[in-house]
Amino acid sequence: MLLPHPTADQISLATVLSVLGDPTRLGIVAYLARREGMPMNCSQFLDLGSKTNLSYHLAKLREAGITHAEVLGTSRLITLRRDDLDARFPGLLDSVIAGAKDFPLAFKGIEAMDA
Amino acid sequence: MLLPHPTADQISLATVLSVLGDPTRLGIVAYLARREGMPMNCSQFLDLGSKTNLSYHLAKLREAGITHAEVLGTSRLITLRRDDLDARFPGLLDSVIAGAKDFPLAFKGIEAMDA
DNA sequence: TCCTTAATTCAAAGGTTATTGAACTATTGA
DNA sequence: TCAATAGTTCAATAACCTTTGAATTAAGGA
Repeated sequence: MLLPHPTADQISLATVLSVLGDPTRLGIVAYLARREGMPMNCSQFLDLGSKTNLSYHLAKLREAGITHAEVLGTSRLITLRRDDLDARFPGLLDSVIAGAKDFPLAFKGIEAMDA
Repeated sequence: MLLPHPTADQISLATVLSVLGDPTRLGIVAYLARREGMPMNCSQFLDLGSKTNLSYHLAKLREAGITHAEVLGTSRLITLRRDDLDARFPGLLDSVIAGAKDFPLAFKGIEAMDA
């Protein structure tokens, strides 16, 4: 089974920026970046919100072309679409990830502990 | 007379991204980037919207820390806060500007004409 | 002083977004 | 088959965003 994703050239800058402009979604992207290569599933983000709410935010990220989600059994393997984003908007993802390195802790008011 | 601006360290990534995630505001930023150094005033953006609407979007950009506005007589001199943004989120503004080079024409459905 | 220009403020309308809990689907394993 | 697990969908709500026109402020020039 496969979920709808925009093609690389359908990814729009305004949409990417507004979808990234949310603390929960920046938290998800920060997690994904930290574990780049290892796909994550919805449940691994549960400290960022309820299951229902994560489903909503993960759909936004996928529809904007920021993440890719593949269905595997009862879970989805979620990865960053780094190649497509880098091709489309060079440098953007790197600068966002660098600026979001304190997420998801930062937006919950918890101090980051890693240097 | 001076308008309220956040200090550099008050500029938040989520806010910057969500404020930039709007076609009118990307258009304003693209104009400012193209004429970097030369301050612009509100009326120079009139092809992006009505005066009232621009006032609203320019206030959003200023409150997010993306632009600086200085009152000079009856106009405001609007500039990009490039140094503050580069210090806070290195590379972000450059990649956004590069991706927005077809704005403000793109979002009105007009093809860009410059190579 | 009077008029014009530049821009903001206000209130209203309409649209979009985020969050919730309950109900649902689909897959896996016992 | 039955129950547990992983996620989605739905409807409702509250909050927020965008756009508009009319009214307002404030400065500059005749």
